[in-house]
This record gives sequence, C-alpha cells and structure tokens, in this order.
Amino acid sequence: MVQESKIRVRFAPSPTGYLHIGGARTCLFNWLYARANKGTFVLRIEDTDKVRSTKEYLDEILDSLKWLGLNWDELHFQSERFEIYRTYARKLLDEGKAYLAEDGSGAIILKMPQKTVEINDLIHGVIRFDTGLIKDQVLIKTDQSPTYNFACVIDDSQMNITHIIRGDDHISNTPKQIVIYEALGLKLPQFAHIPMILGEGGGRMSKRAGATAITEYRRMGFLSEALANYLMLLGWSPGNNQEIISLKESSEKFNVADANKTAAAFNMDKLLWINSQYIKNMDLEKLSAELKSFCEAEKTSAQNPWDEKEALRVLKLYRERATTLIDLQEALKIFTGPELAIDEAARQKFLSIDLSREFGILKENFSNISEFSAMATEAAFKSTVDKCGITTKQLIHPLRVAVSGRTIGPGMFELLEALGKERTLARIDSVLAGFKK
RNA sequence: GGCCCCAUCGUCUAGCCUGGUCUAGGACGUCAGCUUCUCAAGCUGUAGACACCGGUUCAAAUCCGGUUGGGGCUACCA
Repeated sequence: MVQESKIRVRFAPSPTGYLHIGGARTCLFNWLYARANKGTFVLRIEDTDKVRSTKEYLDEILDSLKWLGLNWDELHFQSERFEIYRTYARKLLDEGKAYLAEDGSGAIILKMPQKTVEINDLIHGVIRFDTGLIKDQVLIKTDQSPTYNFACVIDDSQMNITHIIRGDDHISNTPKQIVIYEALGLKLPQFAHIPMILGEGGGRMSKRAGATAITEYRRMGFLSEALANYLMLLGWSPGNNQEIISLKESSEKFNVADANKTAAAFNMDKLLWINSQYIKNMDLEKLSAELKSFCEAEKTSAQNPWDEKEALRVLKLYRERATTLIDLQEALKIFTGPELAIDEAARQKFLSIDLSREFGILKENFSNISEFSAMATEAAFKSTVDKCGITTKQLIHPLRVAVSGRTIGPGMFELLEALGKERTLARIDSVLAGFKK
C-alpha cells in the first residue's frame, strides 16, 4: 500500500511587526489544516531583513501564537540559512538561468522565461499568468541576503511543505515562485490562497481603523478561544449553522478547500458576542484561571493575593452580564476590601437625599441575620421597607449603590449574599456616615 | 496604466461545484414584545440580500460572457 506523504504546512511571519489579525487567521488555517490531517505545522521566521527584524517583535509573535493555542512542531529561522540560498543561487548562475547584476553590485538575478504558468489553487481553481509581463527577479541582494520570493521557495521545498496556505495578496507572487521552482527542478507544492480580512468599514485593515495586534485583543479582555473561534469563522464555516466551535472540534473537520474566496470585514460586535458566550459557558474554574492570568498580565490585580473562592463567587454572579475579562475584573473590584469607590453619578442619583432612617433600620435588620443568605436578606429588606412605608424600588436602588458603588449589577440579594454580612454592614455604615455630614 | 483575485441581508455566512426542494436558511447587529429591583442575559417576533446587463435552459443565486464596484500585485519589504 502506498503511504501518502504526510501533510506539512507552514506559517511564515516576518518579525518586522507584531502578529496581527490577518496573520493570526492565516496561521490558524494552517494549524487547523495540519491538525485535521495529522500533519506537521512548521513555524518559519522570515527574518532576512536584518534592519527591520527585531527580537521584540519575534517574542511578541511567539507569545501571541502560544496564547492563541497554535503550537508548532518545528521552528526555523531564515537568518540561519543564508548559505543555503546562496548555494542555490550559484547553481542557477552556473546553469545560466540567472545572471550577476551588471552594475557589479553582486546581486544575482533570475532570467524570467517567457511562458504561461498555471497555478491550480485549492480555493480558486486554475489561475494563469503570462510571465512575459514579469520582469527578471532579484534572487540574492547586494548584501548577499536572499529576496523573499527566493528564500520562500528554497525553504518550502527543503522543508517539504506540501500545502502553502497564505493570504491571497500572495497570488501574484506565486508565478514568480513557480518559475524558481521550475528553474531548480523542484517539486511544486499545492497552493491555497485564502481571502484577506478587511477592516470594520470594509477597507484595508489598519491601525487607524481599529486594533490589529493580537496582543491588543488580549489586553481588551478577549479569551483566546473566543478570538480563535471568531477568526476561523472569517472565511470558513463549520456548517449546520454552528457559530460556537472550539479549536479541537474545528481541527477535526477543517478543510482549506472549503475556505471562502471572498474577503471578510472584521466585526467587533460579533467578536464581543462570541467572547460573551465563552465567558458565560466556560468551565468556572477555567474562567477564574483566565481572569487571574489576565489580571496578572495587566498588573491591575484587584485582589492581592488572589482569592480563588471569592473569585468563583464573583464570576458566578457576574459572568452572565459580562462581555470581556475587563468587565469581570471591574466586578472583582467591588469585592476588594471593605472600602468601596462609589460612582459619583450613581451617588447623586440615589444617595443624595437623606435615607439615614431607612438605612439605619435596614442595618439593624441585617445585623440580626445569623446566616446571611439571599433569602434571609430579602426577608429583612422586605420588613424594612414595610416598616418605613416605602416601596422596594425606593430603597433597593440606593442600597445597590451603597454596597456595590454602581446602579447596575446582579440581583440585589444574590449580591448581598456574595458580599457577606460584614462587608455589607460596613458599607451601609459608610453611607450612613455620609448622610450625617 | 498593466496583470490578477473577488461579488448572497449593514456585517459574518449557508446554498453555488452536481441548475428545479430558495416565495434564499442561520448568526451578529437593529427594532418590538415577554421577563424584571437596575443592567444584562434569556425567550419570542420584526425589518433586511442573490451588484447590474445579456446569454444558455422548460427552469439560474447556482452555468457562460460583459459591465460596474471592491481588493491585491506591479521593490535588491516580507
């Protein structure tokens, strides 16, 4: 039985910038294709531009990929392979398929043959090019470093890449590369050009039009699973009207050939919605761990040290109404210490009139509760409003502001239970003191 | 300019390859309602698209051609 050669794909970022949305999606498709076919996912750093490549960008790219869960099986650096490219270029020189630049600069240039080249793209089908329209291509630059198209071909061939999955902005690079493959007598890989991601307005994605760096999304409080989920939906669909899909599930059914041809506009609202779905449905302990590492990364740890039990309580209460980790982080602040920062507008709206009598009675009733449960606080609250002859609404909103500092939040009594008796009474004392002034 | 890619609701898409089941399905967003101690969530419902023209065919979102529109490439950047 003939063993079909294993699928090998690669993602080849250049460390001349951070990893952006488009690159991440390209990487994701490669990764999914490799995992779906039990193949190998190669990460190749295209750092031939010594001036513009930096260690910082490299680290940022690697960190972003790890965060997204896109692990690689092999890692290569083009900067370590310059001699290989020169060897191949010399071969072309010897065979008369390339020539030395006439200006004596030392650059090696490929003679462009006059022919028609065909790409059989997995997504676009056959695409034809007339190479007569393409000028001779520089292979090795004056500084003896390889050009992108040359290094790319040599590496893809040497690394036995079977499928090249990349953005369709590379379609016009493909004939130039094919000519190099043919000049060297190398086996052609399969090509799959996936569409680009457009900005919110439909134009080119840019920093100006919105965030583009993966790290920025992380800082905005997105869960990596949610971002990956959203990204894979840009240009691919699992079918069955499914919107929420994990990396694991998608890596079982993904196929590049099913990818769309049309560019997709980035839409923050949908990303936000997917993120909220993950926050609502994720395993609570896992969510807590995510929040913890988010707080640590942001160095704005609301809790110090981290109180897991409390975090779990808060998460349970707030995850339903949270969209990002930032929302959760904010919620956590309400539970930090007895002190509370009260929103000024909220204070104006609900605590500007003197409610010292009402809060006084409420405090007394709360004090008498032995087990500070939602049910018990609700009963105590009820008897308070009855005694004061006011409606629930007249006191519940001020109370919410008093104990949580804001007008919005979870159900009043679940909130009180989570806060606990001690903290609740302390905060009531605090507003009581305010009324006396 | 030349070459190339693309074209279904505002957005992401299903359907297109293998024409009829499409009076075009789903999701986000919008709007309305339910629920309600706030804000959400949730549930129900509403409006909303096959870019245009022509051809092939008994029949086209689906096939073909053109137009228009958008995008990419055209570097000794990647």
